[in-house]
Amino acid sequence: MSTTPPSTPPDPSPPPRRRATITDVAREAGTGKTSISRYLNGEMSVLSPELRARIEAAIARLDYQPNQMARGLKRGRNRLIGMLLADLTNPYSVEVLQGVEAACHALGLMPLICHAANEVEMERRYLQLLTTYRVEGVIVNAIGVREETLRPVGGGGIPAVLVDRRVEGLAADMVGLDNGAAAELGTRHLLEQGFEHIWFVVQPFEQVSSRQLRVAAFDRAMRDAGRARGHTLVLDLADMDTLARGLAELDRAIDSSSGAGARLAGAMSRIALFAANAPVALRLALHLKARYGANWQTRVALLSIDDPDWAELAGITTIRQPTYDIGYRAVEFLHERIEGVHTRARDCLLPGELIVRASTAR
Amino acid sequence: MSTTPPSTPPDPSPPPRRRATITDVAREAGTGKTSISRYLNGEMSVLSPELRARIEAAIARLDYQPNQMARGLKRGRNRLIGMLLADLTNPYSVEVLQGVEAACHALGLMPLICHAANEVEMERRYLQLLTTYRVEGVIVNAIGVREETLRPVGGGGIPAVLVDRRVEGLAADMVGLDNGAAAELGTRHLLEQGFEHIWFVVQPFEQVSSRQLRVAAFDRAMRDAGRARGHTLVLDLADMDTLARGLAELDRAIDSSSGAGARLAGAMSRIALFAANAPVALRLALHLKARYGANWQTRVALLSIDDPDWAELAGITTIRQPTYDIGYRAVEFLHERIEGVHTRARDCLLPGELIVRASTAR
DNA sequence: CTGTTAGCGCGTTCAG
DNA sequence: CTGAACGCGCTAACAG
Repeated sequence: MSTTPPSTPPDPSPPPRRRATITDVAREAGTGKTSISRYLNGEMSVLSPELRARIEAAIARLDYQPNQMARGLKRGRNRLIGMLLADLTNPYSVEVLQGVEAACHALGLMPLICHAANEVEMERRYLQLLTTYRVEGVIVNAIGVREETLRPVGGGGIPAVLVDRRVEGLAADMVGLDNGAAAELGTRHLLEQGFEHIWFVVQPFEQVSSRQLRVAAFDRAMRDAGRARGHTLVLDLADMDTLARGLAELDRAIDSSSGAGARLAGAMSRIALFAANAPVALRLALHLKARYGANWQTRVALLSIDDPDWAELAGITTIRQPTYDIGYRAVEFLHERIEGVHTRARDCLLPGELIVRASTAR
Repeated sequence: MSTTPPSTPPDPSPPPRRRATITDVAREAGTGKTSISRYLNGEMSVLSPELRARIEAAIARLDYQPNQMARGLKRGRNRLIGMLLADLTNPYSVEVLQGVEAACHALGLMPLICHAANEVEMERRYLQLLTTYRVEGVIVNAIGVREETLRPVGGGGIPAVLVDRRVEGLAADMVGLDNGAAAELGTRHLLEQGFEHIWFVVQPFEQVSSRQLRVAAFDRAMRDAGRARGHTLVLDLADMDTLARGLAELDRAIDSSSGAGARLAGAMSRIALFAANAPVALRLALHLKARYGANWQTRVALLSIDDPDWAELAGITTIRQPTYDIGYRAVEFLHERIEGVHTRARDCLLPGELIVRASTAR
């Protein structure tokens, strides 16, 4: 690192005068604070054109900008909502976020984005922080929060909307992918393509409702197709040891179904991996590439829920989630709650879209 | 979409009592607000153990949480800083963000993350919004803001530190990659690997200082190596028309250097593409794959500044930016400014790291 | 050690 | 149409 002084003068910052307040503007315009406040709140009809002009001028001259904090304090609402994300590293989150932002924009809300980076402790802290800042509502893409943690929030406290995952015991609105339909769609596709061996690969799913649903739907679809049941492999991406063990198990399966032995026996058949989400798919792809080389796809087919940008490049089949809509819808739900809608908790399940690529095409 | 009512009772939300205030706590503890305030601010030594215990109990009973807005209003500082990101879709941004979050965490700051989604208008609005919320400082990864827009911010107003890109005419701290060294590093590597034809591919760079520096360093390195000068291709990823034209130009170059003609003439040589950042690299890779098939890398080598997660999978060589450190450092700079440090604007240039992969190895 | 008092910047009655 | 006065939740002197 190098710290170079640029060629600018020693900071010609004008007298760091404090920001103008509503009182300053009133004085400058030769009127009272009330009129300024009215102007700010668009109650134009109650102001003489002449006064209005003076106010406008004063505001411009002083470069006045109302203090949202003070306004919030006074009115009891600050137009702030919390957006708690489990993992921004996952493209899913970023895409959902875009929907959230668009909706906030349209509804005059300001999202406070909190990134828990997959740490439960972080999540808890952020939730508390948001409460502390008196956000009017929260959108939660939970990691490990339990009902108690969210109680002051979803319960009698501030409204909450869940994204992608449900929190046990908490009756809150939730919006996400129709996991059952999506997993079934993927499984059906693989079966139709004639794959004999299908492995569903997923992160530990005890705590995450969406993962549970995907696993269950996969199993059901396999059974419905007459297969005993699909293989399910649990991969904990955060734990190198168990991760390595899981991948080793997978390797054995691949070797025995497409390895030299199987080939000689005429039982050669490409194995298919169904990744429960993009992070899993990436991990699998990286591993397979490292083990079987650049042509790993000739031995293994890969299908994933989520459609990260590298999927097209790698040519893997995916089920794209309606991420933008999920985010947008979540904000709409939340907004309704904030505005006082008091029906019981609702669910909004959106369908995924199958995008077939070379990986699973015949 | 289906909206199913879950099987929970019609919302057993307890009387939505309003949150307890400091006054409530004082009453509950049978004391004055001041003592509560002192307790909250950790001035324990000034409180009798007995009173302290009563306060603790009252707080717990009421589930009291101090209102940050009110605190901020009173003290004149709210521990909020703005983080304005040009494009969260770019992994670079997310990684920088992680450093920012860690630093904020350590310094007791709360980042308000704003995502401009590559739109100048959004950027302007967010900047204004942040001002309005009286953030104590801003970290800006600018798109198109000009000095005037940032004036109320970097100028006499709230402190600002720039990330990755400089804003013309604004004397503010800035932290980012040492673009000159990075581009030179990449170019040198390609030359050492014996590539004859090297194209530097970059988005429109007139407005973005980091891109300018990369282009310039590339040219310089090529000249120093005795080549006349490198080819530079400008690709506007947002404009499909010019994008198509640019890619077509590239295709011609590739065909003539590695196509049938060149092969017959014995002049066969693999062309190398040097992408100025990950979004460009992805676009190139997608195009090349579409045009030349899965084995496109046998015809073209690709090197990119930025090291997105798919780089390993695709096997392309990269120059990894110290993104986490960039974010962390930016917050540290900003924190110093907030605390009143008043030296002239500083620069912090961090080095990139070359990661050689199959794409450019011989 | 502890309580009282006065605002922070703004919105909102309520009389002019 | 306009301004004075009060209070949102909290902190900071200033007394006790």
